[in-house]
Amino acid sequence: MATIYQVSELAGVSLATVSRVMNNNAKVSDKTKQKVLDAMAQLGYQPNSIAQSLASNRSNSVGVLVSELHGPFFGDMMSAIEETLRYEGKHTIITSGHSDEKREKESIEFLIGRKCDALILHAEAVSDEYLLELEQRGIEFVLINRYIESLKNRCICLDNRQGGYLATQHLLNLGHRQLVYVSGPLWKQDAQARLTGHKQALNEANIAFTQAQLFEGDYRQDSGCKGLDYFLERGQKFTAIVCANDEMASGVMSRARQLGIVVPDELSIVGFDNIIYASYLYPTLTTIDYPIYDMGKMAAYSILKTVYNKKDVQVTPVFVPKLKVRNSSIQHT
Amino acid sequence: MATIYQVSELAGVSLATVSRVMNNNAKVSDKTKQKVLDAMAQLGYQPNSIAQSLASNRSNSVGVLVSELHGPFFGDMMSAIEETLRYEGKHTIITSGHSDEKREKESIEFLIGRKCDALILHAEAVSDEYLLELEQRGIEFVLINRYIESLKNRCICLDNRQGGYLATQHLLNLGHRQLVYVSGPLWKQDAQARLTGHKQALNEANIAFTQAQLFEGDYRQDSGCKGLDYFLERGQKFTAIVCANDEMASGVMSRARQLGIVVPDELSIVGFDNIIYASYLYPTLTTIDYPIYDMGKMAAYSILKTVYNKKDVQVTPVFVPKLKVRNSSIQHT
DNA sequence: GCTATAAATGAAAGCGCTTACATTTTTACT
DNA sequence: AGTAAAAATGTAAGCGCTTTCATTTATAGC
Repeated sequence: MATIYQVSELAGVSLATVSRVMNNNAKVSDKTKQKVLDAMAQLGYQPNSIAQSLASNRSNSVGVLVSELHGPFFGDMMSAIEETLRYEGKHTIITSGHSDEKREKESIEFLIGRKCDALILHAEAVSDEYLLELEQRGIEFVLINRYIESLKNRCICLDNRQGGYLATQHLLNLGHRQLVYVSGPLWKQDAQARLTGHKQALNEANIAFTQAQLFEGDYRQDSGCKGLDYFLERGQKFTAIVCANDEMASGVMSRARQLGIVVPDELSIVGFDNIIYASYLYPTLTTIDYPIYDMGKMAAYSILKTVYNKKDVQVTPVFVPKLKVRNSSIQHT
Repeated sequence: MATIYQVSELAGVSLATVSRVMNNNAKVSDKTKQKVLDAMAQLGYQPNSIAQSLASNRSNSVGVLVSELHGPFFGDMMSAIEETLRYEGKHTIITSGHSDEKREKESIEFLIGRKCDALILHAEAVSDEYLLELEQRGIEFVLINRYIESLKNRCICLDNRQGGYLATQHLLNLGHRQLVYVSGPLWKQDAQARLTGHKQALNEANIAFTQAQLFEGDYRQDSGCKGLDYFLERGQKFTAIVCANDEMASGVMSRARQLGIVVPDELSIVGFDNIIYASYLYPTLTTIDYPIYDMGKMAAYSILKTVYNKKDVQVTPVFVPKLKVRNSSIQHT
């Protein structure tokens, strides 16, 4: 692999000049520039970005932490970020934390060690203190789907509470009075907030919420199935079921079908996230739109603005959840 | 951020010794080792992996190229690879090529520039010659879902032709005689192979295949919808439809429902890939199992074996597609 | 206790770049 | 043409680590 040294030799200039034309951050006469470019082309020169990073303490790459590398939610988030950054010539390094504190930390430290210029974190398990410490250390980062008051200018958030509220309100408006709720893992901030919204809507309608109406799932399809079974086994009466995400909702739907329960006639279902599959399910799923793609984009923009000094971008950190009514929920008769 | 120099100073030893205990690749007396470890802990030392890479020409990271960062197929592939490698202390850097030659090349060169120890490529658009050239350059890599004869020991493949054959054979066995086919983009090797398998099965059953029975989609849901419309508009008669992947199959299914066509009673559908959603669709989708998760794992194992000298792994590069019969296909009466 | 050998440690030269500073060349003006 | 300032280029010192080779220290055998 050709190095900058060989280029400089072939072009008959110094290392510094070659470096200058590469980064084009200083004036080089057109003539020498051409000589250098020719030499590069001739040698098939590719700068060694590791060496560049070490020398410049800059990597032109931003690190991303997601919980999982699969699934529609994170898929869209990663796509949005990568597209936006690549368009500006920045690279994306992705790691996963599996919602586990140790692994999230490891991943973050790895990204820092890789000299990422900034991080975009979907950090669920790591403590607020750790994130504050990151700020102390001077690490540039942005948080997706996590709100910390003292870090609020770094948070790209959706109002999950409001989303939970909307979902439940929708069912109440349809006349449902007996609801059950399949939540996400309650140690997660978003799962808590969504549940809080649910309770709030119930409360405003003067409907009591008891522990018996709650099943704590894990955001995966299978726990939707389990949740439905759980309520059924216990003889819980309900005409509608609110799920804290679409994947669990699709699990509920699929299990209901196995059991001969007709959706939405006998059971209304509402999800959360509006993942791509929500509109391909049968019946199509009523859900809360989580604009994760746009939020990913926004996170990237925010980095471009603060770290890479791109001026002409507008950063709006607050996103509003919207109800998306489809066919899985109908009037209770 | 503490550097190795400060550690060596605090521990009262040389740089070399600190490096030795970090990599523990040379004997260091227990006493000094402890001094160094203490110093590291005290300073919260984290090695700068950029510097490590530059010095050692090794990065302990492997680069992955996928077509898209979203979607169930690539999600599973990335997860499998990352999990396997992380378990061995290796890191994963992921890039996407969007099935575009220029972007695939860019991504590959980026990964090489980042001094990845090896690459795992789902390269669709790049030429065979380019891949051969990579080998010439001494780049370590493995190909997923692409077969090149002279690189066969680097290919982790599924027999797509055989998969296409099985899908169609299944429908023929069910008595269907009028089939149509929604293919993937035909410039892609896998789309071609699947179609070839389809034709072969038809041929063995003495059924002619005409251009009118083919719609070229793009592997996305929406082109399933478009495909169904296409055949319908043209007045094509068919009792079953073979789709080159599950996403298009789910598009067909969803469009059929909109049009009041009952699946499977009036139309049998078979997909390909067996993505997670296939079993959550209604009706559940008959498909060909593509063990992408296992193939991802295998790709990672192969790298562990050849590049990181992990001995106790068995690499089986050939995977066999299997028919997964569910409810979207039934006997033709 | 003394030497021969092995084990542990240190010194220093890179890895391929960037960049502050020094030097040379060009340009503009009198 | 001669000078001062500006522009272009070169020199060389790092960035934080690994690794070869040299040196020192410990171990064992007599």
